[in-house]
Amino acid sequence: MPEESSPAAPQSTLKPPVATIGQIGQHEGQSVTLRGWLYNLRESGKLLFPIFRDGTGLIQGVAHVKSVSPQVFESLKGLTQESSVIVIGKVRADKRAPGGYELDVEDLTIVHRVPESDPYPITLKEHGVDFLMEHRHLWMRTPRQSAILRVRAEIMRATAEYFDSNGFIRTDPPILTPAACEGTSTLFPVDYFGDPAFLTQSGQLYAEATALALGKVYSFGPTFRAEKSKTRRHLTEFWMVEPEVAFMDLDGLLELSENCLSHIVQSVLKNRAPEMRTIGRDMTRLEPVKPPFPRLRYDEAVEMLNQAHKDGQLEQPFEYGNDFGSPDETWLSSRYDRPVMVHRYPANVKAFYMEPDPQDPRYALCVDVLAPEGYGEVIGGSQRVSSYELLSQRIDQHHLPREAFQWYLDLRRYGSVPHAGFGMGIERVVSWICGLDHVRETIPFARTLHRIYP
RNA sequence: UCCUCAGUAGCUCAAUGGCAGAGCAUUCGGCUGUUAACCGAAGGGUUGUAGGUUCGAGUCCUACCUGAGGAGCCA
Repeated sequence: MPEESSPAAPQSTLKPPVATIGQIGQHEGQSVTLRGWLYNLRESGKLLFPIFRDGTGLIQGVAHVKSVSPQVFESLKGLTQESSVIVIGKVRADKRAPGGYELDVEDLTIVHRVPESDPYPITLKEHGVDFLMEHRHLWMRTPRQSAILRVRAEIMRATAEYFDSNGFIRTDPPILTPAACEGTSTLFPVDYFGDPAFLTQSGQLYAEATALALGKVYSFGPTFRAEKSKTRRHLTEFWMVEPEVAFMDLDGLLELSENCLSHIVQSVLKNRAPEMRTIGRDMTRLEPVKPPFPRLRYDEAVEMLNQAHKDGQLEQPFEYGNDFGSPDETWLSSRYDRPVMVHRYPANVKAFYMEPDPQDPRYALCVDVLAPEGYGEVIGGSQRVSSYELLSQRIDQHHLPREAFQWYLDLRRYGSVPHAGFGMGIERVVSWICGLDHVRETIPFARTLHRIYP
């Protein structure tokens, strides 16, 4: 909370200023008011060590039976975990404290006391995934989880900052859509006043429209995919940022990808280092994430994979013409200290809207950006088909409902230009930057296959 | 959708086909520097559900439910 400056004359009931634990060092030697919760309490006879949290950090308080009033000592003694409190105390630097400071408790007001009959379910000990996900609304109070959410917020902020400061206009697409981008099997259907509609699985087609109106645009919002995927990389509801730029080609898109990603990573390193330490992330693994990123043609990547298989580093041989499997992506990305950009996949394994390479139309002008350390694809993008005839033909080939794509074809009827864009999955970026082993921890309330509570 | 594994106290886990156990949490007591504090005591169980085998099932068999890990697909 920001400090409230009160120009009014001090009253007789002057309270110490409200401070946050994250900024507690600014108040060394002073008395402050902290508003938060009891994270833990250690008792040692006449000495109490309450640990307070306020969402910005943790600080250990010290209360001796002789240093506080009997009322304060008694109400603190035996106070239950996660009871909410307003505590007044003097900030003191202490080498023994993990955060560098301790709070000598002077006064305590209990806002809400958690009853012993129904104690806080999440202890400081180990818990299983199911239990934690079932209590996600409480789990996020733990230091690690709240640090991850802070890093997520920084990633989203830095993402928007990158585009906003580079001439992009934010144009968010609709979430309720009439038709599929790529088939309907992975869409969540909704009833739209008696007509079928779907939750969006990508705002790309709409971003193409706004790009041809405004030049450089991006969208940033939730997308939904009813894929029955049970992996550490999948959510059914996830956030995606999708820039789309008129007159941009694949080379421009590669540069956009590496600049955007490195801006995000460097912003986190600069602004959220304490949180990254709380999470336990090795930040030296992220420092090299600066342009240029290595570029690899699909064919070159396939050669590397085949060689790796020969050398016994990969179990499965790679079949040319396929998309990369998970182990393939992991192996490829582990070769580099920064994301690797694999471009020009065979056109027939890629989406209908991707522009063929004029050098060799068997390839698509597309790119997958694979994050290091086995985190896999974080960005997928392409130059889009700009010819009306080709797009029309592709829509028929893919058996897509023509009527639904009339407006999309209009973009090629009236002043069509080369254009390109990508989609970046925020949760995968958060997962990679934080070094997590599952995307379910990257979003406040994860939606996964069969889990929609809480 | 497929493959593998798991389900026992509020939580994390033990228990050769033979008395249902520990740590944490909770309650009570002790402790003036504790760092997931520690020490002592107490309460706490329809072993996921439904069948079956057996003198006897937490344990073996069948089906189902739930969850986890992986595959495919994707960001």
